[in-house]
Amino acid sequence: MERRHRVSMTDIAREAKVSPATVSRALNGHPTVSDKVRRSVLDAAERLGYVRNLGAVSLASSQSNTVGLLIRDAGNQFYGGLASRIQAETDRYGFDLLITAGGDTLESQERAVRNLLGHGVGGIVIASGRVAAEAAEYSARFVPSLVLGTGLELPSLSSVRIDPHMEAGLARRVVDHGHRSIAVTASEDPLASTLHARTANFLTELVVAKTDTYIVSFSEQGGVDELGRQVDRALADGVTAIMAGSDEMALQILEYLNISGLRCPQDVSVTGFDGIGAYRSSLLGLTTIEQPVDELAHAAIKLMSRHMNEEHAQTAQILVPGRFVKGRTLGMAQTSD
Amino acid sequence: MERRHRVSMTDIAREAKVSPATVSRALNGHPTVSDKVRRSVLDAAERLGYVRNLGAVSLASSQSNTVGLLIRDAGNQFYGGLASRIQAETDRYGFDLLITAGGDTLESQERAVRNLLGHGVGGIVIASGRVAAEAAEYSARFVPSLVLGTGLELPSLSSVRIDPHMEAGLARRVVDHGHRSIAVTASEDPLASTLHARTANFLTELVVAKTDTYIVSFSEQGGVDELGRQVDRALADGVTAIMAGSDEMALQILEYLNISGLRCPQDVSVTGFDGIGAYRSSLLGLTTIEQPVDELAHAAIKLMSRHMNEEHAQTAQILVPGRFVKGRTLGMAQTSD
DNA sequence: CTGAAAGCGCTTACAG
DNA sequence: CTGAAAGCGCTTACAG
Repeated sequence: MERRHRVSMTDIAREAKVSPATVSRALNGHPTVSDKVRRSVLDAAERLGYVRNLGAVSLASSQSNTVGLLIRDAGNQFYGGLASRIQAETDRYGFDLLITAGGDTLESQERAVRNLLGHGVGGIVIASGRVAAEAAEYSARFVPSLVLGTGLELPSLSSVRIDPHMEAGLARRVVDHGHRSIAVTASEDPLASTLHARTANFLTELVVAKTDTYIVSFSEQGGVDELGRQVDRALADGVTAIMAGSDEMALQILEYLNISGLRCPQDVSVTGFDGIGAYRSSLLGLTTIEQPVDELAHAAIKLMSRHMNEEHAQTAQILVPGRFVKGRTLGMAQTSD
Repeated sequence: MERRHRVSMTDIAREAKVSPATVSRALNGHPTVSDKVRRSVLDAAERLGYVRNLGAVSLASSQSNTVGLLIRDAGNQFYGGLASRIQAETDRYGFDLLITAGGDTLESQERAVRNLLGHGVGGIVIASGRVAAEAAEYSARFVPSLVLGTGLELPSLSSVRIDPHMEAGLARRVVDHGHRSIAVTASEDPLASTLHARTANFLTELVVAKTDTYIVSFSEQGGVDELGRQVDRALADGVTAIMAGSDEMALQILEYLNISGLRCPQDVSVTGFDGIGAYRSSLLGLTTIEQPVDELAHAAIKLMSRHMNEEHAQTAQILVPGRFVKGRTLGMAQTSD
C-alpha cells in the first residue's frame, strides 16, 4: 500500500538487462523484437508494477490514442447515457477516453477544451446541449472535433445527431390528434442551442400545419411557480397541448398539472423528448421521442476514428433516426366548440 | 479553422523576446517576474493561441494539479449526478478534473486507473458501486485515493458515503408500518459491493426487529419475467413490503406490480434508494432515501485536497446523513390475520 | 529579476 | 534484432 517511486522504462530496462529503446519497442508490440526479449521485458514490467506515462508518450511521439469527451453535465440522463455509450465505443476501437464537464459559459467550455488538449487528446467529441459555437471552433483549431447530439449547426465541423424529422414528426402527431392551439417550451438560456433548435423545429411544423402556436418560456431559476403561471396563461388562451423540449421539462409540467388538479391528456396533452432512463417508465407513460443513444455514440466514434486516422477526412453531418414512444400523455383534442 | 503547428513555450519566448524559463515563470505567476515582462508574455501567449501541454508540465514538475474520477457508468443517475457535483467542487478548488468510466470487471477497472495515472493525475476518486477492492488498492499504490458513495470498506483507504444508519432507519420505518414479512432485493453481481452492503444493512435491522425476511434476487440479464416470478413467489409467501436497493430497482418492481394489477401500497409496499432526478418525481411518489449528493461531493474533494497537499494525511471514513423522502409507496401493512 | 542547462519519461530515426 | 542519442514541452535549481 505504500507509495513507491514511480517505475519508469529505465527501471524496466535495468531489470530486463536491455536498453530503454528496446523496452519501448517491446511494450509497443513492435515486430522487430525477439520473442525472448519481449517476454522478459513484459515480465519485468509486470513485476515492477509499471504504469506507462501517457503524457510522456504523446510528448515524444506527438500523436495520441485518446479521445476527449466534453459533456455539459453528466447529471443529465441524456448526456450521461451518451457518455456511457461513448465509453463502450472507444473501448471497442481501442481508444482511451477522457471525459470532462464543460460548464455553462463560453469561458468554462474553452477551459475544458484546453484541459483536454493539454492532456494530449487526439480528437474531441463535444456532447452538450449548451455549447457556444466558439468553443467548438476553438477545439477544431487544434484537433479533429465533432459535435454530438446537439442542435448546433457548424458547416465546418462534423456532427452527429438525431434526425430533425423526428421533431417535425412529433409535432405532426400532435396536430393529427386534433390540436389546433399548441404551446412549445422555449429556454431562456441563449446557449441552449439544442433546445432552441428543437423549439424551432416544432414551431416550423406547427406553423406549416396552420395551428395557433404559443410559447412557454423556461428559465432555470423561475422554479415551479413561474412555470405554473406560464402554463395557466397558455391554458387560459385555449392551448390544448404542450410540446416540451425535453422529458425533464415535460415531467415538470405534468407535476404542475397534477398539483393543479388538471388531467393529462383529458385537459391538456403533453409530449416530451429524449426517452431515456426513468423518463421512459411505463408508470409515467410519457409520449415522447427516444433518442437513439447507441447509434449516436456508434456513429460518432466511427467518424472520429476516421478523422483521427485520415489526414483530410471529409466533414460529415450524420442524422440518426429516433423512435416514437406512444405513452399516454398525448390524447385527442376535446372539441369544445 | 486550419490546424496549425501547436505553439509551445519556445514560440512565446521568441515572440516576447525572453527565455523559455521566463515564459514558464510568467505563465505560472511566479512572483519574481517583472510586471512588464509578465504582461508581454501573457500577450504573446494569447496572440499565438497557446495551449499548455499538461503532460509535459507534470513530467517536468513531477506533481499534478488534476484529480481523476473513476465512475462506473455516467448513465446511472446517482453516479452521473455525483460526477456533475464533483466537477463543481474541483472547479472551486482549482483542480482540473479527468473522468473515466471503469466498466464492470476488475481488469477494465485497473485499465481505467492506469489510464488516469498515465495522464498524471495527482489523486483518484473512485465512485462506483461495483469496484473490486483490488482496483482501489491498486490505485492507492500510486496516488492518494478515495472511495466515494460506495459500500466498499477498506480500512487503508479514505472513504465518503451516506451514513448506513439511513438504511437501518428506512428498514425501521417499514417495520413501524406494521410489516412483519419483508423482502429485500439482492444483486447477483459479486462486484456490486454497494448493493450488497445495502442489502446487509436492511437485513440486519429487519432481523433485529424480528421480522421474517425474504430475498428477491436481481440479475442484470433476468429481465422483467424473472423479476416478476421472484416477486410473485415472495407475495405468495406472505411478503407485504419490498425494500429495493435502488430507485431503479424499485421502479422496475412498481412497473411489474402495475402490469399484474397489484396496487402499491395497498397490496404491497415498495421502497427505493437514491432519490435522485426523475426518480424523485412526485408523480412516481416513491418512498425512498435521498442521497446527499452535494455533501458527498463536497466532503470528497475537501478530503482529497488534504491528501494531495499533506504528505501523510490521516485516512478518514466520512459518513454523511441522507434525507428520508416520504412518497406514497410505503403504507401500513394489511392485518389479514 | 532573468537565462543557460539539465532532466522528467518516453519515441524514433540512425547506425550497427 | 538492438543500442546510443536527440528531442518532445516543460520546470527548476544554479548562476549571475
